[in-house]
Amino acid sequence: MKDLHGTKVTLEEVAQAAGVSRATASRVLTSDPRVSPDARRAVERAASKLGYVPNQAGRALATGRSDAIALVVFEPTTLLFGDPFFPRLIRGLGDVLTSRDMQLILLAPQSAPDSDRVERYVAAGHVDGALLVSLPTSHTLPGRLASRGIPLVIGGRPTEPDRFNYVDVDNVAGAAHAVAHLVAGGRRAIATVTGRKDVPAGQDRLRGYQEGLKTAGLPADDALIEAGDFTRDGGARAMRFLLIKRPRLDAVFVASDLMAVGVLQALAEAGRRVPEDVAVVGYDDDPMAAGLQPPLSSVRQPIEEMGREMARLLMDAVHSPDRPPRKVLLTTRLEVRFSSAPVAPKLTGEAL
Amino acid sequence: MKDLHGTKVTLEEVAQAAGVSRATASRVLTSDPRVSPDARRAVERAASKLGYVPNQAGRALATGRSDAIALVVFEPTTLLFGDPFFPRLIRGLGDVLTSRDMQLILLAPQSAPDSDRVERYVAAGHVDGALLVSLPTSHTLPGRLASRGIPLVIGGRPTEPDRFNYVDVDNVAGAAHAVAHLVAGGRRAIATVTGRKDVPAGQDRLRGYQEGLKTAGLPADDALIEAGDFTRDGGARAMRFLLIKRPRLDAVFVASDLMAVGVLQALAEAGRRVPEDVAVVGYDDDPMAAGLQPPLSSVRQPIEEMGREMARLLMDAVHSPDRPPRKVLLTTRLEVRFSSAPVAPKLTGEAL
DNA sequence: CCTTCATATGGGAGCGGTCCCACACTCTAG
DNA sequence: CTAGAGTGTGGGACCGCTCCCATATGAAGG
Repeated sequence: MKDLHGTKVTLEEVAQAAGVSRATASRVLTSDPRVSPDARRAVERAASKLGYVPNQAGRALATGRSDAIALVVFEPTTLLFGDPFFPRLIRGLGDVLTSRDMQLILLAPQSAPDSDRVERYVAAGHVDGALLVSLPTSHTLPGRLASRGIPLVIGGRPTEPDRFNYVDVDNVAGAAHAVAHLVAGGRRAIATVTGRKDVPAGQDRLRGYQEGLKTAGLPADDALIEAGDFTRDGGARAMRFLLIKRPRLDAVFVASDLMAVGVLQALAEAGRRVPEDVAVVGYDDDPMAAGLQPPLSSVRQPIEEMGREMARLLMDAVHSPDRPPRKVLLTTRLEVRFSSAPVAPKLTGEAL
Repeated sequence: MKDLHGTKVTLEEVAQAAGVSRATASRVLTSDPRVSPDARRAVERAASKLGYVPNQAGRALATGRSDAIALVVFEPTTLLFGDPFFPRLIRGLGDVLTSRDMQLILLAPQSAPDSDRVERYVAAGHVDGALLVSLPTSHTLPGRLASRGIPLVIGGRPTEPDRFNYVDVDNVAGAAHAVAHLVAGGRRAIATVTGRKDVPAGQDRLRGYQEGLKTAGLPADDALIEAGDFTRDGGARAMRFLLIKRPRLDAVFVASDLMAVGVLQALAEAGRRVPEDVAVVGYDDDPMAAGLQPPLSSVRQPIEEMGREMARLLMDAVHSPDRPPRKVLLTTRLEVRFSSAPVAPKLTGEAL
């Protein structure tokens, strides 16, 4: 009803209106128990009547905290917004943060100067800590922030795992599991479209692929490995190369579902049927995976859980800055769909 | 080289190290001209040696500004991240903001309490102003923020156009243009899949569709109008309804490209050829539009330009708070591709 | 009835900047 | 040689809040 056009209301005015001192008013607003019910009521009434909102700068200056954390994403804006990974991660973060009344601030440095800007932003005390995701290998930002004493949690395996808090999914096991599944389905010439090689997740999924082949006793063949870049078009391009180099491949493990879309498209163009001629397994279990033609088998990562763990770790780091770095490793689950159905049993087979 | 583990460096210390007063050091850091070259050099050396970063809270408290603005997006997180609109908008905003050393803070309220939280956040002085986009009709947030004297710019047409700064694209003209193009291609039974009716853009595109029909002298037919929700699946669903209600339609104007993907899918399922049987025109000119089968004609909005204009308007509003509200209207362009090719000329036609 | 203790409250010192104002000093002009 | 203007600098108030510390008040205990 009564709003006070533009005039910023201060705690002083609220205290005056409530007939108490600034200190008492402050206690009410910070939920300090040592206030009489009368005073509390009076302050609350005055605050809501005046439309009082505590000034962030004043509070931050006095407390040394900002009640906000940064999510720093090293990803071109277009990819950031294209990738379903982020909404899921943010949802997980939100689960933990909103309950503690913490703000999440998204920063997406696009260049080296941007990266410096992030450092200044964080060092200026805008936030109490930072979450770093899709960090390029051996980026210096974590080290620089750490040396300023900023609480940090990294998403994915950092270059120096012992120095930082981090949360990762077991990408190696996830990829190996996918390969084992393809082998179990009777596939023998299993190719892979990798992710970006400068991202640990990309490296680990490739390693898992290789380990999976080894476990199955299948030979390694570099011509069955083609680099992608986590984009749809990159996936299509890689698949076309693979088909030229190894026309007789019968399965592909793709390091992301987005790339798998491109892969399916390239296979369709080449007249290969999925899964009859070529089985495909993706990674991420994107919501669209089940809706593709054919429905795409995919390695599901517990991304929301990852967000929750990252937020928890950071909260701990903010509150006890001297605790040694911790790590959390989460496991994946393979969602089996039609794109990786087993090869039809040879009619010469034994059973049946 | 020398970093100072965790210790926050203050201006006082920099001044001391440079052998000047805090006031002089402050002048150097705020690029005040009234400093001797000697003092300037000394302060700059000291600051970089100590790794000094000005404390945001202190500065904000003293200046009353935060050098940040909020982009408030009323959109479920999943949509926000799926929609190519936002990276483009953000790029446009960035063009203007980075040159003025302003931070962009993304807020995506998902619920009514979230919306209150945004109000508090902005009112607390975290940001100097706010950009509001995809605001549901008659949402109260703009009014509430305005009554607190917060500089505001709205993306899209607000409910009370005279009260706020806003930037909009001429959705009516864009949609009418698309319809005119379909008419020129020989189509007569032109349907539409609308956007969300609670968003001005959705309303305006529908109105443009209706005006387009009227201009062409074609009858209005409510059965040719089906509501979508700006999602792919919503588009597919709407198209299926249209095909049941009006099997003989020969063109569809779809209020977004994402929905158009669903529309194309539904048409393919129904065995309709595009553009032979049904012409399709989308809206947004999503990067993927050209890559669809068939390549999709689409109304292109100058989204980056919209971002730039919004940022400029807000900067002006921040610096001169008493200026009356301004509006900027941007025009669209129709990208013609194969999905709306003209009907084959009847062989009984006159020419050739 | 006077201490002792718990509890509610106010005074006031910072937090780290900015910026107004006064001051010293140099330079020019009368 | 001195008044006046111009220039660089330091002192210190202030921004709005939190929180330590001292004080007032009332209840409990000897």
